[in-house]
Amino acid sequence: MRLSRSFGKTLREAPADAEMISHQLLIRGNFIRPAGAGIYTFMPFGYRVIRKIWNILSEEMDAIGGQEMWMPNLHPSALWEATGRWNTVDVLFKLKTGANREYALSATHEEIVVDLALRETESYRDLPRMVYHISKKFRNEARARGGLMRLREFIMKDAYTLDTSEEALDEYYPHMIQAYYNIFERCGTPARAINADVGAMGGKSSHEFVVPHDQGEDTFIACANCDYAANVEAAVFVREGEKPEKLDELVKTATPDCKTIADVADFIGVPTSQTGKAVFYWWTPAGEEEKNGRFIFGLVRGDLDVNEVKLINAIGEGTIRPATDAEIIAAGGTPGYASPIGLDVAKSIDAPGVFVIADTSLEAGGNFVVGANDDGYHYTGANYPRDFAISQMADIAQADTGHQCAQCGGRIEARRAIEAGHCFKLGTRYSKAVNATYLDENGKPKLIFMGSYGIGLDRLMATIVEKHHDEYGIIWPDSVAPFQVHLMHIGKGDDVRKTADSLYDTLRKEGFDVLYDDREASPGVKFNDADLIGVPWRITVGGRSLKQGGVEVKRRSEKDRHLVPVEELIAHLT
RNA sequence: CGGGGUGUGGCGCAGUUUGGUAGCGCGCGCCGUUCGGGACGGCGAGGUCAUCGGUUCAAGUCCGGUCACCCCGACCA
Repeated sequence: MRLSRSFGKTLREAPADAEMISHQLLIRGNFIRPAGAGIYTFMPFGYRVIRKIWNILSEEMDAIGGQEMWMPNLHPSALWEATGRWNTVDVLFKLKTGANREYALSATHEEIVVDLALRETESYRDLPRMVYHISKKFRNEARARGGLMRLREFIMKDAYTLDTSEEALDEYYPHMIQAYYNIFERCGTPARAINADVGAMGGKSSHEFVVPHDQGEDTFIACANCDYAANVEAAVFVREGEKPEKLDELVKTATPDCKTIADVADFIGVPTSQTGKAVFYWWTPAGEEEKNGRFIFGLVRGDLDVNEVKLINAIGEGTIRPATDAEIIAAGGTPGYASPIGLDVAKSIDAPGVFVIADTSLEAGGNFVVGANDDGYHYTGANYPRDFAISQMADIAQADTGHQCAQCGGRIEARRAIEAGHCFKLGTRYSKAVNATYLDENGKPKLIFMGSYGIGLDRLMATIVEKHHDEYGIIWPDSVAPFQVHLMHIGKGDDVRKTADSLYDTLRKEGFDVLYDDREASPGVKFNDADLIGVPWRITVGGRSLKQGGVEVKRRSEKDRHLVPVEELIAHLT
């Protein structure tokens, strides 16, 4: 590629609204251009990187028996209605055409795959299978952000497994995990697999691949001592603390103007871990309207916070939002001083009364200070189960830095990360919905076990830039670089130009991807563009080096420059 | 969806407070000089000031609506 003829130009300054480094450098380097919020064009350089990543993904998927295919992006509504997701996946872009034909733009492809599985799989002889494709996904994200980090239209590699049983799925799964490790390693963004929440994908369990990064959207927990790691939405930890030897008497105490846990603990003179924190939500079961939901009273030890995803998982499928003061009062609570003591506590989620869900931390401590359901008053010496009942005990508290690892007893810490990939054991979540079965050895129909495995190519490209850049620009790893060689001539002289021109031809004949800066620009401009674009090898043809008998060769990732005789150049690059 | 911010040549910005001929830097075109880390001089092209409406003799500037984009949060396959 001759730079003088390339479409688009590098920019000296990034648009002011680009905040992440990858966003700035990819725009400045002429890799991407915005078309709207969360919508980008991949310019020729950017598309080359995408193709490199694409090839790595294909190779790794093929290596574990994957079959690449290409699925549609326009999905008839019936397919999504069949799995029950037409109305529950709120980021779905929907289109209506004609009288009542409706479509969804592909947000993901479980619906297509399970429909295919239903049609193409007849007996156990047709299993297992692994198929994948790399294509566009459309999700109406409430808020696109960070350049390529969170998009409304993006490119995803998604693979799907079809197995005869949970055991068969479990057996294959590690191969996929290993392929993912290989992919991220090859792309220069080593990632680690952590336990994660399955979210709206449903299914049994999932692993997220995360690349630690301060501006990542994910928070995960990692043990400093052992290999335990999990998304904060799934992370378990030890509730340190003991029930007291002697239970204090329950005493109602005036606590004026103590609206927060810190206020109360300070006023009474106890650590926050000796208080109980009450939080209130309105829960709406999946597929129901909000009015059919119910009030949820959450209770955790005062030094901990509720993790809402864990809370939802403990209650059942559905959504929650913070309860209003009116709802708290209607449930018999006093906002700011609410208490489980004296409430008519529901026996279960279907039973009348107030549903109180308590974190297991309430059993790691006692003589708690809790609200008294009376404005300006708390109880001291509150103990479970002596003084109050609950509906359900569950793990609903958020793990955080300093907590104790459940696996080894060491200390865990919370870190930010970019979610680079996600593997789901879906089980029969989708096959059951459409009755996708196969006949087993005995001729009996059985449900197909599915898995789905995704990697966003655009996000991965941005992540690579986040991890591989310096103050001057991108430093592409060889594996995904848009070109292998950035050739340029600088200074005056016919011999300089001629040498560069012939090198361009020679290198291409030898099979190299070459970006040739053949512009009549000043050296500074050319060097700066080379640093910005970030091609791994830079070859400079100049009068000075020619006089010394060669051309200058430099790795983008290294400081040193080498004078290499023209005839030895190919050998030097390989 | 809640909070905050910004919309002025391709990019970065000033001008809005106090209404009165739309400016600067970069980039772009032509000519000349220059040529190993974003060179210099000269000439030049390019803007219904996001949009719609209102106030006014007069609106980039004041008032109202709308839209777009960015950041924080909520949500997130």
